[in-house]
Amino acid sequence: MAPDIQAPRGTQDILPDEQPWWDYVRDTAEKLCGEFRYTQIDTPMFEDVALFKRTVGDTTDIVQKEMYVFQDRGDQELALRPEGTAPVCRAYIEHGMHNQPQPVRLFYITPIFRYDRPQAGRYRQHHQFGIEAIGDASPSVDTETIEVLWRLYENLGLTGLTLNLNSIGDAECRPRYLEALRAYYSDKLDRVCRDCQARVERNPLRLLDCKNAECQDAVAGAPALTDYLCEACGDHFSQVRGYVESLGIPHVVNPRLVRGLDYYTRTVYEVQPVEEGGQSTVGAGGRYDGLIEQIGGNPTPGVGFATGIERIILNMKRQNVNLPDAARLAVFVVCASAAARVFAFKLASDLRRAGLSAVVGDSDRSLKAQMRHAGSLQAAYAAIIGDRELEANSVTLKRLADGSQETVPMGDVASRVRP
RNA sequence: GUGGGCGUAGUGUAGUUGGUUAACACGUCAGGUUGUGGCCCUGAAGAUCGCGGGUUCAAGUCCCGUCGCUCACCCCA
Repeated sequence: MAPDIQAPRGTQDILPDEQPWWDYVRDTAEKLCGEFRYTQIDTPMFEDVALFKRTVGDTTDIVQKEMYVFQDRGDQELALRPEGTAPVCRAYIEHGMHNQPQPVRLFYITPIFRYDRPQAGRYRQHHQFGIEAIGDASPSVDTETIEVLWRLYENLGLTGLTLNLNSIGDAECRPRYLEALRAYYSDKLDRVCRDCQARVERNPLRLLDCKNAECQDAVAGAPALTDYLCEACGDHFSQVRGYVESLGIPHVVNPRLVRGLDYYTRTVYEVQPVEEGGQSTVGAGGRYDGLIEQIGGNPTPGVGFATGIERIILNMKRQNVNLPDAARLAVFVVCASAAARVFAFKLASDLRRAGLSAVVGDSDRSLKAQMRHAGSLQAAYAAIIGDRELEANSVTLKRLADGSQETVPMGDVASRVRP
């Protein structure tokens, strides 16, 4: 029955049955980060609103209508973290990480909050695994982050993914491009959708990935960003492509690829699964060479990605990816009499100290009921202790898989059970 | 923010053109004689049919509102 108070809209309980998926994704990500020497950082769940307004962008949807903003009792304007990069950069500055060998390689796994309308693969609270390499402008670092992302999916067993790659230029060449784009659209305003009419002023790059049918003609003829890159950006981009190529990571250059956060410069990328559809992007990232400066640090380059764990799991399930076998319960201790209870607890305690999992049955329940319980918990062994066993200081040890059983001294259970 | 579908026990479903004690499966619990699981059999608990209002002699079944879920747009991981 639905309780009076339910989980807030767009949030969900991750129940024990689901946890193996989460463990698997987290473990895989952490192990991979170890290979690349990315180390974990945790930042607060909420930050000064200004952090996101300045970096993500005042005119972006994320800031304008999707942030959970609140005032605390000291009238501080705070926001629940709507993305992971800006807080990490804030921490980089705050803790003087520029004094460490550059780039500083960091990763995080954290909840993200956005006041969106929930939908398949979209939640108000979701979780992202992300990495940031801060302090190195080299295209090889862009590639490194792409490799981590690609390897993550590979290690998880996901297939059929497409890596889209693009460069959106920098502060030098992008304004020139935007100007050209606006000029191009200026005489076509009556032929594009309302959203696009607004985008021309507010967020012109977004014009490029409008999916509206009426806008496709305009999009098709629009000037390509890659034609407007300055020499440095063009160079950078072709090197990134070369490295990605040499790693054998399949990719397509998609000049329409644009990101919804303002801080990106140069390289941007996005990974799409085979299934087409709205909320399909499973991971995305790019370079953000101006971000740190925007929040008061010395000019410092950076690059990174974030990938949505819910969407990863969604795709793993669609593709029938198998999870490693869960560790099963080693021993279920059955109390066949009330007097056995204290010995059952002692046995279970000893087993646990020996590194084996153990659960004790309820001596008020019948032996049969306890055996059933052992079966439904999929225990490897049932250890039965009753009056007979107590007399001999032994237990009846039954292997549930084949029903075989033997009498063993109380102290020998652990060694018998251990595989 | 916009539009479509849906909302019945823990879970998944059935409930004929509105008409008496809301059904089934799985799950849970208890039994199937004397200390033993998985199959099988029996039984029990568990739903004021999301919530609020309305129409009607009568509503799980019709209408309105509301909340939630879901799908698409938008946006994004």
